[in-house]
Amino acid sequence: MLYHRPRGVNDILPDEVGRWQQAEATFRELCRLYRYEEIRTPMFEETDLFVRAVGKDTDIVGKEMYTFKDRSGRSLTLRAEGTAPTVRAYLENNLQGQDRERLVKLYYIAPIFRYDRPQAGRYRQHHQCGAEAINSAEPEVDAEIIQLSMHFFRKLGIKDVTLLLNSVGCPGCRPDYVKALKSQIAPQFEQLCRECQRRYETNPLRLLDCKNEQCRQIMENAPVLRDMLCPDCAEHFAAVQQTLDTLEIPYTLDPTIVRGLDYYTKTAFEFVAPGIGAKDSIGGGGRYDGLIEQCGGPPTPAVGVGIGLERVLIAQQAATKAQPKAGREAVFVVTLGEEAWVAGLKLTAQLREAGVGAEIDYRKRSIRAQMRTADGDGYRWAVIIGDDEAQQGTITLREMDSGEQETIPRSELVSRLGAEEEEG
RNA sequence: GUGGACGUAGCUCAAUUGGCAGAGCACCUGACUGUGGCUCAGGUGGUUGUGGGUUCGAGUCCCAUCGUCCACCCCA
Repeated sequence: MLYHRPRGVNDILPDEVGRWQQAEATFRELCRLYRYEEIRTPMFEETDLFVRAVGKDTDIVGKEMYTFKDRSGRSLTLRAEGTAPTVRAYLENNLQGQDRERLVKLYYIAPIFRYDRPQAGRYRQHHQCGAEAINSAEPEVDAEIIQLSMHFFRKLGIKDVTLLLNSVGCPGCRPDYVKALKSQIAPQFEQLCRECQRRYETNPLRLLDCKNEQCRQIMENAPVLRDMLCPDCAEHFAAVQQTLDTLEIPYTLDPTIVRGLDYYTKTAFEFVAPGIGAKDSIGGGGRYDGLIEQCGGPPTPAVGVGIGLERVLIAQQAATKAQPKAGREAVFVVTLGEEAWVAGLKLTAQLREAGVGAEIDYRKRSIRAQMRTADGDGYRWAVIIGDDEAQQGTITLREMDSGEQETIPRSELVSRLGAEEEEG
């Protein structure tokens, strides 16, 4: 073999593309119901957009971006994340419009690129469907984003999705917490793993979700951010929980959910599902009240979610045992001999024009072989044209499942099948 | 980025101390000369991931490389 696909990227093959289309269609339909509008942003952006939005000291920016220079020397980066491009497009195209108070609701389905060591459910190109609700500080909007996500999982038959919920505070109260956290940990600094010693300086919040056993023991005594929120953040967090209660969406409070992107404020959440493997997170998101201002826009609160399609499909496969076989459809035109072949070609064309899927055996094999194909490839009907039919201007229409067949005038076929497709 | 397991037919897997690359399923053809599914018979299919090395001889041993998977890490 001459060429290989690059490491960590996948071909989505014909026999699995149906599941993708179904998941995408489900997300689109839900976004229509929740009144989110689709936006499509470019596959790459100025590198600085991601650096500023996601944060210099995050893993995504530090070591996972696909960054390159184009021929004019500009630094560009393949979409590393969905929110920053959406926010950029929202600002650049003035999607806010004249009504300064309007809630702008956007969604996207797009590939994401991150250079990481591949594993099952972790790829260098993966796909996310995401939703962003821009220009509302209301806690009920946080809940709507979560509600939309849970609705999506439910529609796909993924049960046992757990919603992990936390609040990471705001620029007002988080520094106080970080200060308290650092002073609490300081005496045991030497006992932290090397990575955590680095985090202590660059991104102390991430100390909370280190998996190292010794670090975890030290962290057990750490103050809980949830308890140190400023009145505004505390009130917001309580209201989010209350709205979730009202909507009967169960959740688990988890102080270790801090998210790996720096722009999050207040609400942070993650969805986990069984059956994915080591990492069972199928989606996550939160509020980012500071990001839009940071990107050069007016102060604008917002909240959003990103859902990993690859992982959703894995979870769906784990949750649903047997996947339903695709129903039979379309027509296979079986011809015998030269005269029949010409008639078959014409009929095939007519069927397609009439909106009925049709295929013909260009190899002109034996009737047996053609019938085997009609059966094996899942055709609903075989249209058989042999010597008799060719001479009489008829065809024999056979329904594969029932085995029932009748010979009818050729001219009746299209209207006959067109009608049956409608009801089928 | 760290540590480990594994790459043989379309799929799932065999192949003794280094000695003729195989089976099941799938696919194709025929039995059935105008009818699919069942049965039977026959058949196609491989540069053993790739490139080197050792050897009379390598799927097997050695080195490199690419890829997949697992545990870290990280994230969706």
